[in-house]
Amino acid sequence: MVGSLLEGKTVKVGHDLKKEMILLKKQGVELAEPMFDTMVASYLINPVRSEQTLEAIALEFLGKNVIEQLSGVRDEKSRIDYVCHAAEAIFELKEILSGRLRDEGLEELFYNVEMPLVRVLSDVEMNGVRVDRDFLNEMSKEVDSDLQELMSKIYSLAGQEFNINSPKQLSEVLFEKLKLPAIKKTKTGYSTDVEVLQQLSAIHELPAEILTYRTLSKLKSTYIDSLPSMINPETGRVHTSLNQTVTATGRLSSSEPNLQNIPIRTELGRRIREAFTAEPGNLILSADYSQIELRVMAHMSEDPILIESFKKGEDIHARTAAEVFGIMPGLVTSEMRRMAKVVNFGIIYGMSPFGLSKDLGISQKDAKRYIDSYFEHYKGVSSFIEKTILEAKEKGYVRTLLGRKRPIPELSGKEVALRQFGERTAVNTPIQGTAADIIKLAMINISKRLKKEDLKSLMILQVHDELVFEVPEGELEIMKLLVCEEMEGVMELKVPLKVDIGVGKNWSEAH
DNA sequence: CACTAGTGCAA
DNA sequence: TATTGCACTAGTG
Repeated sequence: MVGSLLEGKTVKVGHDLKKEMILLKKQGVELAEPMFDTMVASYLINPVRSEQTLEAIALEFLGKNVIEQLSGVRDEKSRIDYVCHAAEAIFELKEILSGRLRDEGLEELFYNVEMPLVRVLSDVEMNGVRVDRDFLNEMSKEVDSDLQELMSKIYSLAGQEFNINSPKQLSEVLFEKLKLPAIKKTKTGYSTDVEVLQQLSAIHELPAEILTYRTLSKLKSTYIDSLPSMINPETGRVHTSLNQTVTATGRLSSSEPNLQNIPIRTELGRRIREAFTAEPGNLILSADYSQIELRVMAHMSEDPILIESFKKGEDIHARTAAEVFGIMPGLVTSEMRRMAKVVNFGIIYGMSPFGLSKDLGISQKDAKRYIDSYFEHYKGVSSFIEKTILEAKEKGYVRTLLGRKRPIPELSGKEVALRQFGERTAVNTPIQGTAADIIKLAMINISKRLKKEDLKSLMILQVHDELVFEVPEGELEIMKLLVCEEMEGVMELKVPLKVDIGVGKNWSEAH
């Protein structure tokens, strides 16, 4: 099966191995232990990506030739054999690596969270998610006719035919032929990104049409047309890879296909989610943590207003608006709430007045006033940020609540921009990473309960603060309770963790 | 086929 | 001059 895929291409060992495993499982074969070991072993190389030294040790021990030889192994069986031998070799590293884990204070995180999670993720990947091929194919036709129409309109506005998908050709049309003002530069020429095109829309018809074209063509090529081709013929489902050792903060990443960036914001985007369906007799259950990063920040900063606000179950963005604008909560308009929401996110990312002003379309001066006002009211957050940066500079790293460690070498550099980047990283990582710790632990606990209570429900996706399940109708009520209980009760913070649950025939309805 | 640049989707 | 990702197309070698 795999052999034919390999001719003249780079082998993706993990991915092709997984196809084998899915097939074997379908056939009722117990998964060969060496295969599972391979996954564990590959994880042992690099349990936490920030631990660069672990990677260095593994590379030194195994040498680069492992990777090189793997890509040279064409035959399916010998490739699996080879990987298994590699796994053995990797296990010899265990002693060195466990010493490192101990020295870095990462043992608990590794053995209680990351290792148990390996099996959970493997299950989620194997379960896969059902995708409605016919539905997407139908949508593809519709979008295609819209695109055709847009295309001829664009050509006539431009006075010529060209490849709209080529930023290079597009910038020739916009900035040379039509002589529109160039607003922003890239490394290689003038930018044609959404921000530029929006501004140009005010003076010419063409840019707005391009924007619509871009949106449609993006959704069509990345999701509508590509997802059906990712459906595994053996299972009729899509099996993503949930990568455990990729991100710097401890989040998972998803690839082949990436199911963590399925659209939701636009109308058409939401329709794409309708293609993620449950088998007849089943339902999709989606459970997401409400404002988990702000709650984590409340916990870590111990800010009294944030804590009180979450304890009372207030609308957190509305409360921020009331604080920042200095008005009674009852007088907060939806526009003010929207701005406060942007401010709240900005705080977590370490946004500057410049960035905030750009995002809200206000002056930098006003943006600075909002930020100052925020820190004036949320003194705990302000001192948390200062303290975190200071400590990161002293130690050279930051940690999440469960001890996950990220070195921040940028902080000791001499370039100002780089150092500032390090400061934002120092603040953001403990927050984003703690949220990741929390949901990982919840996944493990839910998985245990599913097994213990012999439930047929399947965990099928994780999207950073959301877990998605496929649930037999008869298990719906018990699952709602179970998932909520495990996610909210996974650990005790200074503020409650809140989970919102939705149910539907598909992923869109479940939101 | 492998790689980079520009762009844009998600939390 | 906002955090973390993945992947598409065009273009080059």
